[in-house]
Amino acid sequence: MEHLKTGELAKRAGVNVETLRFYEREGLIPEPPRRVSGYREYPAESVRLIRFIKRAQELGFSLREVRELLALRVEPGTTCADVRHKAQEKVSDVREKIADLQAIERALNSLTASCSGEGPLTDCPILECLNGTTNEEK
Amino acid sequence: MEHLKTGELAKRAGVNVETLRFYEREGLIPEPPRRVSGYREYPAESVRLIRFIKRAQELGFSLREVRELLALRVEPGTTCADVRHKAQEKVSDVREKIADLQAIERALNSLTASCSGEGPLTDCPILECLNGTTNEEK
DNA sequence: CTTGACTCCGCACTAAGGTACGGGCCGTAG
DNA sequence: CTACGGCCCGTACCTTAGTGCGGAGTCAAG
Repeated sequence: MEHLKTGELAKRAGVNVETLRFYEREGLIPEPPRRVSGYREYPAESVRLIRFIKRAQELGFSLREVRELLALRVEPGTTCADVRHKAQEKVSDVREKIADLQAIERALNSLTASCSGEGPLTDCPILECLNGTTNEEK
Repeated sequence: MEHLKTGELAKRAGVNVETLRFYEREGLIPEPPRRVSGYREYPAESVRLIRFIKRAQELGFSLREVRELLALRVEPGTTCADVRHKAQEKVSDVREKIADLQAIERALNSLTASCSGEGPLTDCPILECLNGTTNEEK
């Protein structure tokens, strides 16, 4: 089978048919040739392309970034180092998110630690802290 | 000053006026009494309420979750342990996100490690890996 | 009394990443 | 040849957390 219809490509790549149309509109995948009837005829390697997109997404790249990644492949004179650079940028991105979440985790932990779980709601240290009762109270 | 107009409350709480209307629509803050003219008259403690919402958001609670938190405060028979429970749920939530991001970081790191940054694009191990060249190629 | 700032309301729009729908062709198995 | 599934298209809708806008009414200072 040399060319695929939308449904076939969608099934093989594990995405929704609408998603393919969406990616096409967003410029992530090229417009495929059409039959006279208007039916899209995707080359077999499109499966790869869609999976590439999905994998990149799993690695935390947004569709915008995926588009840039794909553009790199086509841009003449692009080097391996360019791609590497994008990946490294994404690493520091991810590290930042991790650090933010860790700060949140620490804050939540100290909150739950301050609360024995006993006593009525009115004395709950968590709500008090969220309310800012500790520092204000004009 | 016993009661605040929207603009005053917004300024004191550090949010946009529109955000107050939005929170009201979403049931996060109660509908305040109105003047004859229709102007809202917020009690002074509304500032606290808005700040509560903002702090909870900073701790990773979605507005939906904040609403639940606020509902707890009103629900009769709610205990401190209930609040504590919500906070702990959020902690495991956050931990899960951290773990996911760490997995992504590891994957990206092994990808960049595999790429010297030299050589032409066609041989880039990162793109190859994303493309799945390593396992398929039927 | 007028003017300018503030408030009211509903509605539209943003970003991201799709999903769903309805009407109308197409293509092929029976 | 006809029926049914697949495909076409544009468009609307979803979630989250708001922001923006325009027209009309209001408040307070000068």
